[in-house]
Amino acid sequence: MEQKNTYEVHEIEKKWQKHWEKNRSFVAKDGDSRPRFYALEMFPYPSGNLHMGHVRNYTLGDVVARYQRMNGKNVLHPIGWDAFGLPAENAAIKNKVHPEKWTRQNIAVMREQLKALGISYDWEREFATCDEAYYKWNQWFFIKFFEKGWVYKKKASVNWCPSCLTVLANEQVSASGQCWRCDSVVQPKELEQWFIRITDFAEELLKGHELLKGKWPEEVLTMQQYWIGRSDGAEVHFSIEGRQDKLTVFTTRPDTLFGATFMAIAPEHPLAKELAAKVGKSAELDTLVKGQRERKRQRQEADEKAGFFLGVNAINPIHQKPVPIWVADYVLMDYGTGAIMAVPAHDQRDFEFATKYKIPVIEVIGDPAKPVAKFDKAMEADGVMMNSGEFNGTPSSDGKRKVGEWLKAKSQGKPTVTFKLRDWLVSRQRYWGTPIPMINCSRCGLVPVPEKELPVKLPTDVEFTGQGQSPLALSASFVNVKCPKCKGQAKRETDTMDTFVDSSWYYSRFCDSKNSTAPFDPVKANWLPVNQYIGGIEHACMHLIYSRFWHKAMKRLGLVSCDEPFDRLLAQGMVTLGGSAMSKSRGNVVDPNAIISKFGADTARMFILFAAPPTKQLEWSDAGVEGSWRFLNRVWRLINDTVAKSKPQGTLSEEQQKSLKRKTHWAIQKVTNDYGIEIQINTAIAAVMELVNELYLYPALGDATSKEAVRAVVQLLSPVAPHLMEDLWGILGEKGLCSESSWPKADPAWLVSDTVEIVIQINGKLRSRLQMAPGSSKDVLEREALADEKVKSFLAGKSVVKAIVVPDKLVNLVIK
RNA sequence: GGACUGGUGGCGGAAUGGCAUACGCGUACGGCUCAGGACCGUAUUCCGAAAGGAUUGCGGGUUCAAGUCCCGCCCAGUCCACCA
Repeated sequence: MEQKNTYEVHEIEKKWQKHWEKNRSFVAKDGDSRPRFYALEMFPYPSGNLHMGHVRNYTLGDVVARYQRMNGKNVLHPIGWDAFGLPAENAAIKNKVHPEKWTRQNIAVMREQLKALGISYDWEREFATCDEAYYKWNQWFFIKFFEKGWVYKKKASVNWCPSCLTVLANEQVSASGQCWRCDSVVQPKELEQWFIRITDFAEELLKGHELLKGKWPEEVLTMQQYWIGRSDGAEVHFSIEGRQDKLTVFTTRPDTLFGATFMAIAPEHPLAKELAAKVGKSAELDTLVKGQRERKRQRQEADEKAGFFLGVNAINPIHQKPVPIWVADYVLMDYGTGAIMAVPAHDQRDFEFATKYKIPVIEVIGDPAKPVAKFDKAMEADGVMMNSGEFNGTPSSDGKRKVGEWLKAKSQGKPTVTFKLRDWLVSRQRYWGTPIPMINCSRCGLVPVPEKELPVKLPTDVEFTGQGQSPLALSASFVNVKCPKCKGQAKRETDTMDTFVDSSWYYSRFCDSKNSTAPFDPVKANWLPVNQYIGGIEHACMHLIYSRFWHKAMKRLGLVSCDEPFDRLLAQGMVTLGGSAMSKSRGNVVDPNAIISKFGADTARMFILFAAPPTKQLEWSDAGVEGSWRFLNRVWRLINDTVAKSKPQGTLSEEQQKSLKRKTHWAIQKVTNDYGIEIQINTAIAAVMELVNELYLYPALGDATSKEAVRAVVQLLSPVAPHLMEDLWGILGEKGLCSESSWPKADPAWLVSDTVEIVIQINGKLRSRLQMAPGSSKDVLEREALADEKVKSFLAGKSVVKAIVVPDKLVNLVIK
């Protein structure tokens, strides 16, 4: 009979998956005395199928979870579904399937795929954000935020398709500004929208970075810092000739106030509209507004700046001289005050505008002894104030502060701080999301739905035509309600919430996912913060800022006690094929199912962990997958051979035993560090490979040293290839589950060796090596080095100028 | 235009300022085989017969010693993009 040389992968994987489930091996236990560990991966959008990016994400998280479990931690490793969103609604319009049906079907498929991968989830805590039991709490939070004044309503611009008569999400507008369905040119339209006052938390979000330094990738913190965009400067009030109101600007350079030669206001500024009408240039203004929006939407490179004089002067408070007010298309309405004082000498954008329209340039920062004759570009660096009256001679850095103080003293402005972060627009004119739990009453205004009436459920009598405003508005039974305050006829809010709301607090729901009286029990939330969070870098700004904000809001509400939701963050790299991200449109997708059915989950997991460091881009390679498959079989044969030779077949020499022992403990040490501290799974696997290679060198397996080594191999690989290792654990005759066994400990005695190799360098170049006892003194090392034959030959006719000796490492002889 | 990350053999990648190229893929050779694209082993950065020399995108610098630190440049990827 032919001996099999590959293992029965599918049989083994199924067997252990069933066993773990029956045994409830991965269920997190509340009220357990062991130290807690919360491992979390960003939950998936149920798009239909798992892709390789998911496999990488969830496998990485699983190694962390399984490793911590074997280290005696009570591990929470949950999974759920980020289930609301546009694709479900698009599918509904195209295929006449209800979004919920489409979503639930996808979840069912993907759940099975995750189970087939053997990810050690606590499935008992699973939920989808489209569950009424979950989105009820989105609504509850919304109302709490409303009561706190963190939620408000104001007009904002949306994408409007004039042919479909519907609001479009940004993703539904093509790069050239056309509707995804009818190709009509999309127009901006002003609608009442809901906002969350995240800007109130800007300072706190920035401050939180202190806690995250060293635990989050520097890259992500930098991106967030830029996104939040704190600028220190001053507000300056300019009076306007012939008017009572003032024009307030924000500047980071109050020290240049004397050099403001014109005011520039945003085309969308209310004053621009009024003044443009007076000078008969409303049409020109409209062109500026449209051009600006167009560029913003298409992320176009800024071309030549444009604008015009609005016919009125402002008065510079610092010297009372008139300054013309212009409208300019490079000024943004939604940053600062929507108006600037333009200082062409010291700001490049102002300079370009001034040059084009022949506006004077006055140098106010520089060297008074050597004034610039003619500017060919703005001088933006700091310097000394000049042409600035009483402030002449003041360095800019002091000037910024002093002018701010002067303005404050004269009530003409004050030092102030501005952020780039905007309030979060959370309303969507969509069906498949959480209904906003508010009621519009003509007498009482905006009234929250009473808590006992939550959740406001999504209506089911809605047709998905893709037309009209919000699909919810099509349900009469949904819209028409009684006002909770005055009991009069009122109308329900028909917008739904941005799906980023769902993902902003889901991690805390996992602490208590079945709670029906609160989003979660604050006591059970002692799992927080998430110890290790893992996900794609693409969420560096949006999701990771929103959830940090939400967490801080929950803290203010007394629901959580820690400051940050995620203690350590790992931003995993993309999975690519042919150098670019896998995508259907590129046709370079590798289906995880195909890999699993050919080689099994363990091979798929191992390859994806081994092929690249977790944070780097991973290039898919079929040959590499086979390499992982071969390695696992190599381990399988090794263990079977060891067991077959349960009676020692000869013995290892003392040297071999020592060497194997050292390799074993070195590998334990290396893997422990790589799983638990660095999360460098690729090098951990390489270390186990080295140990396996050494085991293959020795013919006589079955002795105690070999058994210890083999046992370590199985445990060290268990987080990576859990199914096979579980099976081999049994074959080794071990009791219980490998996934529940105690992580092996490296014995420090075996981490040092009898001799160390000392590298001998001459002028920094490697010339020889010595075997020495560890801890040999510098003198001994130097003497031995000089006595070395090879060294002598290099020394002939030269003299040693200097000798650098690094104990247990090297001797470097500098010769002349 | 700006910010960030990276650039190491034929390929994926290793390397607390101290032996560059661990581990894997591929390739070659040998063993085992009826056979093998299975398995076991050996070799494998480049030049050179060897001694030896060169080598971590390019150019400089610091250091006894640089892939690693500093300065300038080139290239690739990601994100942001008129933020006063």
